[in-house]
Amino acid sequence: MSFRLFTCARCAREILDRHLLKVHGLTWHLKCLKCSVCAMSLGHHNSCFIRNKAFFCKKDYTSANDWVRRAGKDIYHLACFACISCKRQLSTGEEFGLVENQVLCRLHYDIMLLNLQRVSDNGGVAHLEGNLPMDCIPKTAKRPRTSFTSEQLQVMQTQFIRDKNPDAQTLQRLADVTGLSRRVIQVWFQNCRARQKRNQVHDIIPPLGSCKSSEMPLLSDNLLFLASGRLQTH
Amino acid sequence: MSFRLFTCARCAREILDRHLLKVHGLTWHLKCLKCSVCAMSLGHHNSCFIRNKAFFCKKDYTSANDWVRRAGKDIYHLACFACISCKRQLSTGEEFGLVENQVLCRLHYDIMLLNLQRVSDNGGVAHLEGNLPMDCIPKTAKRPRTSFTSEQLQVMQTQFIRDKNPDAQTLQRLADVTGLSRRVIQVWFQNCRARQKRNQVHDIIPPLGSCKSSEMPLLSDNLLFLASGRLQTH
DNA sequence: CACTAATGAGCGGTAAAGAA
DNA sequence: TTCTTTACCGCTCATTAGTG
Repeated sequence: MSFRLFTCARCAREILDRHLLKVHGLTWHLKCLKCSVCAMSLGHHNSCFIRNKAFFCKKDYTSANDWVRRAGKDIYHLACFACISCKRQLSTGEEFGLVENQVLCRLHYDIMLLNLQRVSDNGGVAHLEGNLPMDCIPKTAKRPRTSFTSEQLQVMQTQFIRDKNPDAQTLQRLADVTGLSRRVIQVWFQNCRARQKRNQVHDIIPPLGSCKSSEMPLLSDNLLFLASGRLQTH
Repeated sequence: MSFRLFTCARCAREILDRHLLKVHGLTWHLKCLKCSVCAMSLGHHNSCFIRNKAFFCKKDYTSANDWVRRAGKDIYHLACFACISCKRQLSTGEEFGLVENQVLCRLHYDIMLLNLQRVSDNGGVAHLEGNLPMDCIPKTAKRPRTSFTSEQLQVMQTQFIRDKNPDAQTLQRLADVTGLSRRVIQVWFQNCRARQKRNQVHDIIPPLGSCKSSEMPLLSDNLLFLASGRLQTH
């Protein structure tokens, strides 16, 4: 006889409900899984929608296009809520900064602060007229390279085994589940296909390191170098 | 299920606010981030200005540019009042030197004087045109070395036992918890891995001096290289 | 001194950009 | 789409330099 103790992802207490609710890889009390907008319980409901790790009832999920975000006293269209530096649209829960009613992602907010610091270190406002913080914001910054969490990788890899070329719909679902943008997901699958193809070649031709000694009687310095994978260049 | 406990940089208590306020690499209660001049809350505000680790509202930041120090007949911005050699901002009451309206801390003022003396001993101004004292000021800024508190070490060591290669997220969490920068945490883990590896090698393979000849008859150079993972090139 | 934080070179892996 | 290239990130190793 085995006891499996399940704890709720929201309240962290043991689940003694008649039914065990499993959503998004986590277990929940029926009444703990709520729409993040209207707070209605989703546990007793037929559908549950996920976007960027937040849960929604159907109504609030579909009306999401009209969503706005509140930041300070101001309200932004969801689409307008993007970093003015790198133009990237920010996700729910993501950190942001506000400078004169302009939205900044965490990264470029920090960069702005650094620049601001540097300016003040170099003698303050003397050279700059008027709008100091704005001048410290890089104008068209590159989008930073995203790094995936292990959970996001898990989701994508699982899908990749099932289907290496997911259609647009599946792509969107993955984006919703992981909280990543559709484009990022798409690029990952492109790169993953390329990676697999590349590695297949290596599977056919065994790498040098795995050769058996009988096949390589001449143990030269070069082999040593290959084995260690590191050459020290003086 | 992971719990992320955030503590406020000002009152050191847990943050249960709806929004987590992150400024300058630290986390704050909304009401704990105040302007250091007028004490108004900045957490509910759109902008927050930083200078020398103090926080200001917009009004007080811009008027803070009026902060000055008087040295001789000249007036300096507070932020400008730093040693041009080591870049360190000088505190109230600290000794300083002035060379062509440039501020020097006591140490680098003395060094400059010494260099000046040496130049004049070696034949004077002949080779140097014009700005003699300035050329005697060392250009290089001193690199600041952080020293960790025992609590910060505690946190990092505890994590190291669990995971020697923490991912980006964990790194950030450690940075948040300790108040250190992400980079500093990363470097500590790199150094700690190297340290462990160094010590392990000594534990397993006794240092050359203590090898007994009977136990190690065939100690070739190649084996040594592979075993230690280190090639000394000269 | 020993110890260790920081720096820099070099490299593997891979997300992103661009061409075809 | 695929293929190529670029750029970035994290790592290791060797070295430098700050601290006690």
